[in-house]
Formats: sequence, structure tokens, C-alpha cells
Amino acid sequence: MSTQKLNTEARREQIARAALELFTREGLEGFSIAKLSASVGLVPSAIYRHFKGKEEVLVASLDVLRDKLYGLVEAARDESDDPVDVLERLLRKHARLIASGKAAPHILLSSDAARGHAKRRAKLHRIFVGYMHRIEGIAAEGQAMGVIRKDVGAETIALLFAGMIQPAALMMSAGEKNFDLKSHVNQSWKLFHQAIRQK
Amino acid sequence: MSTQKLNTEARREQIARAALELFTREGLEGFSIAKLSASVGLVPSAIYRHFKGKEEVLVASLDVLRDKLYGLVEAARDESDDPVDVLERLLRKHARLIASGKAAPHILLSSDAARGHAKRRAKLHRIFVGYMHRIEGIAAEGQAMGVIRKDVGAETIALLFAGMIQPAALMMSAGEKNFDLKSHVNQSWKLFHQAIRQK
DNA sequence: TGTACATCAGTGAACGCGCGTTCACTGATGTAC
DNA sequence: TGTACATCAGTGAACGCGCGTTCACTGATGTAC
Repeated sequence: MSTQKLNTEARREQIARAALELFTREGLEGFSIAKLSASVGLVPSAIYRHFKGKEEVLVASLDVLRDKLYGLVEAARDESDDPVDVLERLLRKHARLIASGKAAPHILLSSDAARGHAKRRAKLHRIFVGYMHRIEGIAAEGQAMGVIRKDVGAETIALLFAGMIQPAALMMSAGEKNFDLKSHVNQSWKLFHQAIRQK
Repeated sequence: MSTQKLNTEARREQIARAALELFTREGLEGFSIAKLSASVGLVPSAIYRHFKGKEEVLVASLDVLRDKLYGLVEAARDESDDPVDVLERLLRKHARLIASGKAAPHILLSSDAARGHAKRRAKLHRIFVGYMHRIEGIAAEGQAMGVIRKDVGAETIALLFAGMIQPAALMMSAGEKNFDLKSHVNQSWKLFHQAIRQK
């Protein structure tokens, strides 16, 4: 194997991204240093040049996930001033990310991400809560502006928003071949939109 | 360890139930023959008196899950003739089962259940689809009776129904101490109900 | 009812395997002169 | 610009460990007489 050398900063980044992809695809159970190193064209022991161990790789992959995830929210907010519109854009960005298979935010909501070492769990929890707060924030703005109903908590709206995506994400990852993600998103949004709008 | 002997039929049942509980609590990653056997007061090798191997235990635990899950639907249907009411009852039964921690149907929707041997995957898939079809069936009845709106597919309604529960189930299993499941269910149902009802 | 025997659930030692990790090494890359 | 050297990313053999699984055994349970 004639692998080109990279400085450790670039490798760390590359490995963390590959780790997220592997974790997304195979879950915690199927995640191994052997598979990870192979996916970046290295030998298993080479990983230890850049990380202390498996756990540190997993933690680093969460940073990548966080950036992608919060990046979606920021991008959606940049594109519109109407909170309802922002939510719709965020939903569609989510769907696109899931479809790409590179990093499915739904692993945040999946139970196998919630187990494991305390530090990683805590980090994951922070990311999840931070994400939920951002959605809550959008919802609360909508309520303040009078475009989203006020008789249901912003937290509930955020959870239901997450709930729109997660079963769909599972259908995709379960390899449901004839599942039409796009049409599911369209219909879910229609339902969700009418459920939350101020009448 | 002075373990009382049981006939293999009774043990199989006991082991399968314990397996589901263990799987629900620890996921596929944390599921081991050692932990399983300990939870029923046996030595690891004793499991092999009743099952060919780990895989067969997992498959058997899915039978238990299926029975519990479909049992909820039947119970809900028995209690009411109004489809909307049936859905609400089903949601609350779900929540209760999740809260019990004995068998969380949400593992069906969790990604680590979706990986593994082909036969188990296929079985899980059948259970999931069967469950979704049952919910779809209830929704379709409601549409036919004119109590649920007809301009959104019954399949979408079923997925959104699942989406009400799953993020909540994660909050519970992530050990979100001050998460109020009951109030989440109440608020989610209010939203969902108003979203689907025929106006 | 009591004894002799067959059955079979449970035991514990032993195995092979895959995995995460360590470590002495190699040899390419970049720097000092 | 060219040579000598230090650095450090990548290698491959070896390890210890936990896990799923096997197997010869033990001894309690239930049955035949």
C-alpha cells in the first residue's frame, strides 16, 4: 500500500469525516478501526498516529456532525425571514442530507448513538439539545410574529419537527427501495404546516 | 449457583422476553450472551440448550416484540369504534410501554435494529411494515368515515404518528431526567389531532 | 409406595476469532547549512 | 542549489481481552416396574 503522507491536521479531519460516514452507515456495532482505516486507505495502527483511540475518533466525528447540523440551520435562516419558511427549508435540507448518506442527522435521534462512554454521550446530548433549541427558537419567533399558533409549546413543535424526519430516515436506511422520500416530505410538511400555523 | 430447572418451552419464553428487555436497554452493541444468561440466572452455555445461537435468540425476541406491539393495536381497537379515538388510545399505550422500559417499540424505528443478519432484518422489516399498515388501516377507516381528512395519504399519517413517539422515546432512553413524557404526549396529540381531522 | 433408570437442563473449562491497541521499524518530507 | 539530518506519518507483527460457541460432565426430575 503506497499511501501518500498527510500532515496530522489534514488526516484528523479526513478520518473524522470518514468516521461519521461509517457510523452513519454501519452504526456503533459495525464501526471498527479496521473498517475506518481501510476507508481512508490506511492500515489500522496508523489511526493511532492521529487519535488516542477509538473513543476519541468517535468524539471527533461528533464535531463534524455538529457542524453539518448547525450549518443547516444557519443556512435555512439565511435564506428567509419567515420562521415558517425557515422550518420548511430546514426540513428539505435535512432530507437532502439523509438522502446523501454522508451524515444522517437522524443518528442523533437513534438509540445506538445514545449509548457508550459518558463523555461521548454528554457531547451527543449537548448537540441534540442545541439543535432542538435552535428549532424551538425558530418556532418561538414564529409565535411572536403571529404566524405560528401559541397554544402549543415551542418544544412540542420542535419534537414533532424531528418526528417528521426520523421515521423517514429509517425507511431510507432500512433500504426500503420504493420509499419516496420527496413525496413523504411534501405530504408531511403539508400536515405539519397546517397543524402549527396560526389561524 | 443453584438454579432451578425449567422445561425448555418455559425457558425459551423466559429467555426471549429477557432478550427483548436487554436489547431495548442496551442495544445491539451491548447485547451479549453473558449478560442475557446472567439476567435469567443461568450460565452462558446454558442458553445453547434452548437456542442454536445468539442470532436465534434475537429472532425469538422479535416475536415477543411483535406480539406486544400488535397487541397494543388490537387493544386500542377493542376500546373504541372511532378511528381518531383509537389512534389516541394507541399513542397513550405506546407511551406507557416506553415508560415501562420493558419493551420499547421504538427500537423498531431505531437504526441499530435495522442492521444485522439478513433473516432478522427481514423479520424486523415485516413487523415494522405490518405495524405501519395497521395504523394506515385505522387512518383509512377514519377517512372513509369522514372524520380524518382525505387530502393526505394514510401512509403519511402513519409515519407522522410514529414520529410523534420516536423522539420522545429517545429523550426517555437518553435519560433526559426532567422530560415530561405525559405532557409531551398530550401536546403532540393535540397538534396531530388538529392536523389530521376533517374540517 | 419404593427402587432403578433414562432424560435432559444446567455447568464450567476450553476453543478460536476479531477487535482495539502497542511498539520497534521504515522511509518520505521538509529544514538547516 | 546540493547535501546531511531530524521529524514524523505510515507499517506490520504481536499482544491481551471479551465474546460466541463447543463439549464432556453432573445431577435433578420424571417415569417404568
